[in-house]
Amino acid sequence: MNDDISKSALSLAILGLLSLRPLSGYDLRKIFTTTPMGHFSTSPGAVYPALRRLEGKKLIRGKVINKGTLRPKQTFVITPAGMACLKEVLSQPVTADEVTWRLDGLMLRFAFMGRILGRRATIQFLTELAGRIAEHVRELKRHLETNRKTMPETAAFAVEHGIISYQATLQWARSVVKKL
Amino acid sequence: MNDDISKSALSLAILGLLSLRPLSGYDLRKIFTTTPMGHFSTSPGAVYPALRRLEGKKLIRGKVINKGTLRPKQTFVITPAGMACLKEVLSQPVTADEVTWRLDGLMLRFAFMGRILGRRATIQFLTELAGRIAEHVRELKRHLETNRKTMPETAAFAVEHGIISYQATLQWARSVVKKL
DNA sequence: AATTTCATGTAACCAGTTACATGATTCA
DNA sequence: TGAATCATGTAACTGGTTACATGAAATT
Repeated sequence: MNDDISKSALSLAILGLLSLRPLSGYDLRKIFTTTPMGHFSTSPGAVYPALRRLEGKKLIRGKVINKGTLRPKQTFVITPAGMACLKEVLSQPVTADEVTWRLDGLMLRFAFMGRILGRRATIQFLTELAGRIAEHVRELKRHLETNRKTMPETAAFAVEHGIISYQATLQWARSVVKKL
Repeated sequence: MNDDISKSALSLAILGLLSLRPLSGYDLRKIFTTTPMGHFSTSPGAVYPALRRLEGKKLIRGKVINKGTLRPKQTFVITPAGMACLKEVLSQPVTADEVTWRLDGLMLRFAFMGRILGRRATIQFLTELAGRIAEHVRELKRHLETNRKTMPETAAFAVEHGIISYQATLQWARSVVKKL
């Protein structure tokens, strides 16, 4: 049921935004182009088909407002099924895999989490995330130690960047837990 | 000439790795699965076609070693044209766009840079990068200030994550410049 | 009147994912 | 002998990119 959404960041972003308020395809594209809330496709060739897919799965519903007037506008609202699906996706545990390859996807989930899952679950998510990151940092350090000599200097620096970057995220996660 | 490579992180990763030493498709996949040096496709359905494409453009050349034996193995070596192409891609300036949406691509370029462009160009790259990041951080802060009230609390925290994460990268870039 | 912005789309293309297929070799 | 690993691939599908198209409304 949530297959597509958990795979495509774009679908999740759209569903998440629609959970806040109804929006048109144009509105969504504008958000993706003008806010940091997107790595997400700004192109109509991605957004409109994504809306169609979500609509096809009954996770969102299109509503033509100003019908009959010269400028009708199609806005989309999230359906109860869509809300349930979103909830389910946001509730997935944090996997080591996601920490390694799709941290931005985790951040996207986090961004929509507060309103939908509540404080407890959000804290739980961050705690899980922190644990996974700490693990990942250890792995990166181990990798660097054992391979430093065999790799180009700049490659080693790039790995170091990974380490400090994850450490910053770890600190962030802990500080947000405290604030919540 | 460098169109495809500058677009596809996978192609760049492959070309970069082959600039260090000859490798087979299997070797490449192993690197992508076992080292942090990949967000990059581990699937044969991506790696082998990518090798074909690079070969088609004469940027790499396949060499069958152990020919005639029961287990021939195909390794790929980078061609002079491939080396030139790689050099060109690595020499591209750092754009604001890349800092915003494709930081990992920039790190990939950096990882291969030392050996190929030399110390001066690498420092130049990092300096440029630092400037762009500082700019981007300012933008994020501005965005957060003006929109904090209209966005969910966790979304604001997510933006804060972006800020601290870029700041960490900025510090990293500066520290690496000093080390070089 | 001309330009920009609002608003929605399509079509061709391309790259990556998933899943499947094949067969040799090495190791337990 | 059977399992794991080495090694290379293909085919179907999917989703995103680029580029193009259309036309109304608002702005200058």
